[in-house]
Amino acid sequence: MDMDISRWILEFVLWKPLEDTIFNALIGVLPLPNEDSRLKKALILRKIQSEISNGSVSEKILEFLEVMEELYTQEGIESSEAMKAAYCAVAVDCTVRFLNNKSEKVNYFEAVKRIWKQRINKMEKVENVGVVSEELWKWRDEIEAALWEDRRCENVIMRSKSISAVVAVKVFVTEAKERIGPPFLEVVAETLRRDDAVKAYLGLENKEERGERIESLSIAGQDLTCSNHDKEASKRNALRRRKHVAFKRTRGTAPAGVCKGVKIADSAEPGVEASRVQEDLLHTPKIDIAQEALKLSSLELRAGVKDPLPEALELAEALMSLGRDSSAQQPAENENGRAPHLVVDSNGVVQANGGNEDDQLIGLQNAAPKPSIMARNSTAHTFEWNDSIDNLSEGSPSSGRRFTLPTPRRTKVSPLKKYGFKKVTKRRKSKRWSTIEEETLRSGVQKYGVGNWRLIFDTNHEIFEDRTPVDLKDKWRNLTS
DNA sequence: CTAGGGCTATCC
DNA sequence: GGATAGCCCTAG
Repeated sequence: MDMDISRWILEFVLWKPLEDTIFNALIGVLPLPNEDSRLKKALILRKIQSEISNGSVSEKILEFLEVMEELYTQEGIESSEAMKAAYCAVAVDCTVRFLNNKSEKVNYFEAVKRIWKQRINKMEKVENVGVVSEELWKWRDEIEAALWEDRRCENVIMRSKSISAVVAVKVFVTEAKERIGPPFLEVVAETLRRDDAVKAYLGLENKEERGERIESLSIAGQDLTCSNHDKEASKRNALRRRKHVAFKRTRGTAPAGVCKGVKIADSAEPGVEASRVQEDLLHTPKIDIAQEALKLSSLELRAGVKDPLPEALELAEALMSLGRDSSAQQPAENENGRAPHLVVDSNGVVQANGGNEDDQLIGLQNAAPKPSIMARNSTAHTFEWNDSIDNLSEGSPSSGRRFTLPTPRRTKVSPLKKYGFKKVTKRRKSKRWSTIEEETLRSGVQKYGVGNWRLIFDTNHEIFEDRTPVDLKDKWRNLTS
């Protein structure tokens, strides 16, 4: 299945009241893009929603919030107060719940260690972590103090009653969902609705057809019926889509339409046998139903989404014909007003192409069999471009509309003398070995033997501060020389 | 990751 | 300037 369609479907069903087991099965079988921050965020939010569905919060939410914060940071988005508040509230809730019962004091101790000492303290060393707040540090002090003083315990319990972790998380989820925006399929459906309204006003489309199309989209994933008309349309669109398959992302080297998971659409394509083997492994009634629904949703979507390519081609053609008329007046700019493409011709002359995609494509298609880039060119020499443009008269005469840039001069360089980048590593400041370090090294060698520098280093890393296992080896060489 | 050669800063 | 300690680089 096409990665984009898989992504759209997942994004669409994310917020549907689908059972987690079915949803997890979907995740398992659909090809997922490796880097899709939007989908990842939506997945995290769904996971968080699942976690709080029983009316309480869990420590897993802390992890989800941390991942969410990382995604925000990667995108340069600032974390919100709602996120900080949710993180703090969950951390407090997951700790203080053990204070209510005195017999659970051990569990409270463990929770403080796990959540506040390990998870939260490590964030103190990093600046601008989006889930931490002043409030969080205040709570940490209170919670740690409650470890030793009963009076502080009461205080912590009282204060924690004033906050509701579940509510805080819900507020965050709502806000985060708004940030992400509606699923792509819903946006498409809405756009189509609006488009149809305009067309209806202009009398460009008959009512019956419009009703059918809107219905087919609005029922995607719910209703399993599909008219013959839609099926035909879907086939046409599917064929058209394949024409510009180059714009689609694929995973690995699998042919189009084949994925590691279950193949859902386009069963006439190659690779069907391989996917069928896996399909057979995943036959449960629920998964079958979900697969069937997805198949139909996908087909209906293809039928409903208008392929922009024919219109774009028409527009391009119109622009090109206009451009041809006016090209005489604008020699340095191409028909579409875009900057000219720079191409290097067979003589090594850099030329500006008009940016005409057709010209380029024809050029490529008509070219003699393209040699492999790995094959050695017998006429090739080792040259480097000299960027200086001090000899402007050297440019070859313009031919037709082509705009010619001056020929770059070539300078012969020896292939043996490649320019190398010198590593700019700063040498560490020399630090004398202390007696304690030497003694630790000796005892380490005695215990683990010569050569196990990593092991010796790891078991005494607090003593060997600023050293490396190699330093230990060097020092031992020095001690024994 | 380790071993071993080589480089450099520091000490005398 | 030689000796040495500490550090770096790289092959295996």
